[in-house]
Amino acid sequence: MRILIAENDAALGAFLQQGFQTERYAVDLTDDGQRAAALAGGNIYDAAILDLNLAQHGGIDLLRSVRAKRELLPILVLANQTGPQERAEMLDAGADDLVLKPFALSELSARVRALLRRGGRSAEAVLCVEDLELSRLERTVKRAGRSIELTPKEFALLEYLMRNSGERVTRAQIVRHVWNLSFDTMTNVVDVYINYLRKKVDSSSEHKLIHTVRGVGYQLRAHDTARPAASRAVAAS
Amino acid sequence: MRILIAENDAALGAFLQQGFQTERYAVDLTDDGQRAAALAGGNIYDAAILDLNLAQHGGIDLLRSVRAKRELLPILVLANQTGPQERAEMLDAGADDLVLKPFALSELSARVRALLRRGGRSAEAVLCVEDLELSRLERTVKRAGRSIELTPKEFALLEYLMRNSGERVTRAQIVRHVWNLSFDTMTNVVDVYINYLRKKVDSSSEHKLIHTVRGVGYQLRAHDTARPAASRAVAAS
DNA sequence: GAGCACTCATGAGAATTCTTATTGCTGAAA
DNA sequence: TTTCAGCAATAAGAATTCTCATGAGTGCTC
Repeated sequence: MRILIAENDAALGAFLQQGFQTERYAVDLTDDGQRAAALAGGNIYDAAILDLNLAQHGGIDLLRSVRAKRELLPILVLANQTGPQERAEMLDAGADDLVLKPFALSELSARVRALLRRGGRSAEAVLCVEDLELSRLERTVKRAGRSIELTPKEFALLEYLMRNSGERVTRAQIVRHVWNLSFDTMTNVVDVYINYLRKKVDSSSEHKLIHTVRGVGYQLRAHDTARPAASRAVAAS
Repeated sequence: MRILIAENDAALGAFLQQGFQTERYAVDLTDDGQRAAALAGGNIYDAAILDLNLAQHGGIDLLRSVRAKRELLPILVLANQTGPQERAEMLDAGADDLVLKPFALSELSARVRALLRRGGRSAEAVLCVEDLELSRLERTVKRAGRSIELTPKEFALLEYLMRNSGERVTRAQIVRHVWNLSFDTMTNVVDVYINYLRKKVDSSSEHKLIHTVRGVGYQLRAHDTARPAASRAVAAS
């Protein structure tokens, strides 16, 4: 796997290069937008990480010109804190994912893996289940149009549930993906966070989306499609 | 790079295998101690990760028999929360590093990398600078024999400073290694944590170990060996 | 149906991390 | 020497995460 990194800050660039090399990627690093676009055209990369804040030929133009050369190349953009319309602009210009600074290397690397796995255009930037909407890029959540404030952990948990909506997920799976832990925590952290989410996401609405699957774990599901299960279903308050 | 993983819990085993495979390691997985020892003897591994809690031939005997076959193989042990004497026993039996459950995959992977880099016996299990002592395995810190309680972040920061004692480290370096962030946080978290550490580590002692390097960052150094620098040095209270 | 064991929900609070604002110090220029 | 700007130290408090204990619900057995 060969990836292209365009990064202006030399220290950060070296940091990224080293980080990805330890994960056994071949990494090419440049701090020049022209060169980045030229390299990308060479057709040898499996993905590109572009910091749009370059001295030479940076910004959204860089993104556009790289995208123009390789229609299907997975592109991940690094950006500073930006407004919603800027983010939208980047997606329009062809970014597949967006990571805001400051970021953890492990997160960036996970995002790159995800991009490589599904190869290109994400289409998963916004997750929807019924009237619940989660935008990973803008880091916002809305229920029936009303926006909801979530803490980082809550957000990660909801994202995981939505990404697996309709599926039952065990506490162990949740701990692994959301907490990045290898093991069941002897405590009930997961339950507690589910409780937090329910208060913020489900309490205001008739349709409960977060369901408990007794003896197994939890499930986020629209209406009562899958598994009507027992008789009481939605009924009862 | 080929690593051997001995793990009883099938789900955890698969999780580890997948995790390390995404980092491009060749991974062999077994849940049988006999087999693990036999495989290790085969001389093809660069490192081993052993969960001592196996059904077949597990425990400290497994560790001993793997170590007997390969004197220099880097071995990392996974264990449940244990008492200090058990940990010491594991080190005696030949473990190079010890990771307690539950752990983050990223941490385990970082530890494996570190082991591979320095190839085998750690010797870095305990860090010492003057009368300050930090034991990574027991996760304890002592100053002049008196033990000090640190939070996880404080511990990680002190470990980083001690590992680079005598060197000046910038805030950016600290943020990268201790926070695993790619970027300067616009805030002064580092300063704040240095302050916490000073209170816990330096306040009770005459010899200050944590020094500020103005315009650069910080430095942990014994007495006043390196860089006597300005005239006021230690003087003044 | 009553009792029981088990699982999950919830409340409360502690520990930790992080942010912000203010104060203090240092070194350089006037 | 005085003044000033920039950097660092500190205090205070807010936000988040996590733990623990208790209470409620569920399904099983008798």
